Amino acid sequence: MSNKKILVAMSGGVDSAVAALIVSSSHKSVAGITMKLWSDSERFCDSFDASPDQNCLDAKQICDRLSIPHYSISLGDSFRECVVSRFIDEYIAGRTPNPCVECNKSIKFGKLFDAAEHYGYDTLATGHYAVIEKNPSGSFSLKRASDASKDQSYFLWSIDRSRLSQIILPLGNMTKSEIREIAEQNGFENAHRKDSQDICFIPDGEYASFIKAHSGSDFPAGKFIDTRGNALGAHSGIINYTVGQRKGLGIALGQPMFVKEKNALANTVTLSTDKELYSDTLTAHRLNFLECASLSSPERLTAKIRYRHAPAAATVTQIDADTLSVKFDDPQRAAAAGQSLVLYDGDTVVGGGIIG
RNA sequence: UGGGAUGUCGCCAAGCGGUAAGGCACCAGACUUUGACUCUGGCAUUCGUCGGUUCAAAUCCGGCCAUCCCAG
Repeated sequence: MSNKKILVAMSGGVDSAVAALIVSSSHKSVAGITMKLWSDSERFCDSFDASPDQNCLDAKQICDRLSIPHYSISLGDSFRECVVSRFIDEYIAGRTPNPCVECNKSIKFGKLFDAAEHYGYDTLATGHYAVIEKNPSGSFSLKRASDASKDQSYFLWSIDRSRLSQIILPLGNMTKSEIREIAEQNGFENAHRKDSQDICFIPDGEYASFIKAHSGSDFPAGKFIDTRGNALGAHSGIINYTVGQRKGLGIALGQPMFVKEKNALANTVTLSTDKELYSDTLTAHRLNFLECASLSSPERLTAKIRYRHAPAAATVTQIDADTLSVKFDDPQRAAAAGQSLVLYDGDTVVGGGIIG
């Protein structure tokens, strides 16, 4: 039994519930905490908050079963500012944000972590499928989950390097079916709940409607153009499209067409064939490294440009403190501005940036 | 108003007497802790229209309608 004080971030779902179970079986001082992201204020409270939501209640039930305390924390202001507003602004600018990356950086491993420390917990555990390993040198590395199909290390590249030593990811070497089995054996109500998907703050997946409703902006129709600038038809507003998209264009040109580019200023959407979507170079900004402070010389690494992307071999060069240049061995399809570039050295996450 | 051409699914388009290909688009499902991609399935009892020939017509014949081009 370890004497560390551990706070487990619990969403109410099966993964974080099993994470709490595992941690509580090997550590003496463990508590669960559930974030409330649509609250008006920001505060730390116990589970008997005046208006607990279903996620809180589910997490509380698990904690009771494990005989550990449960807390909730309201982080609505931060969530709106760091995740939701940013998401909206990026789309308005014609980019394609990844809110989960932002949330991990600013909320889960940001504000939540700050609160954990403030209340005397030195370690935060979550139900992410990824591995944090201590190296012989004493440093810590973030690595891919052993179950490649569930690996979530992609979403974690932006967390603060100095905090790796204070994070526990108990599910990194387990499979989803093992998790469900454990949940069932322990009588967890949520053992068979369907995996979450879509953006958590847009449960119906209608992100364009969400942006319209929350930005108060109007997104007028404009032109679809080809790569030479010829008009092809009318689009229904620039936020309805994202780079690489095929479905929903509503325009029949004899062959499948895809969004190659969005120009927010001109309000145009450039369409091209699939072939024209490929490029072997890109640049990234807002860098963060987990294995080093910076890349001193060009490195041979693999890189992912979206969550479901097989890491591709590339030569990566850091141009300045805020800029990374990537040259892939083979052209990659539809790199979208705003998405995360994540660099891997084998199974280890070296760092990443936002594609620009 | 003469002369020519064409009318097959939302778009493009095979078919040329034997009982409606295909592509794009669209819809549904699968996949998925971001946006996408992808995959699977669905999608014209009907061929501008009316009538004729034929065992059988989108395919042949005639009238009408529509569109386009040329001429005036």
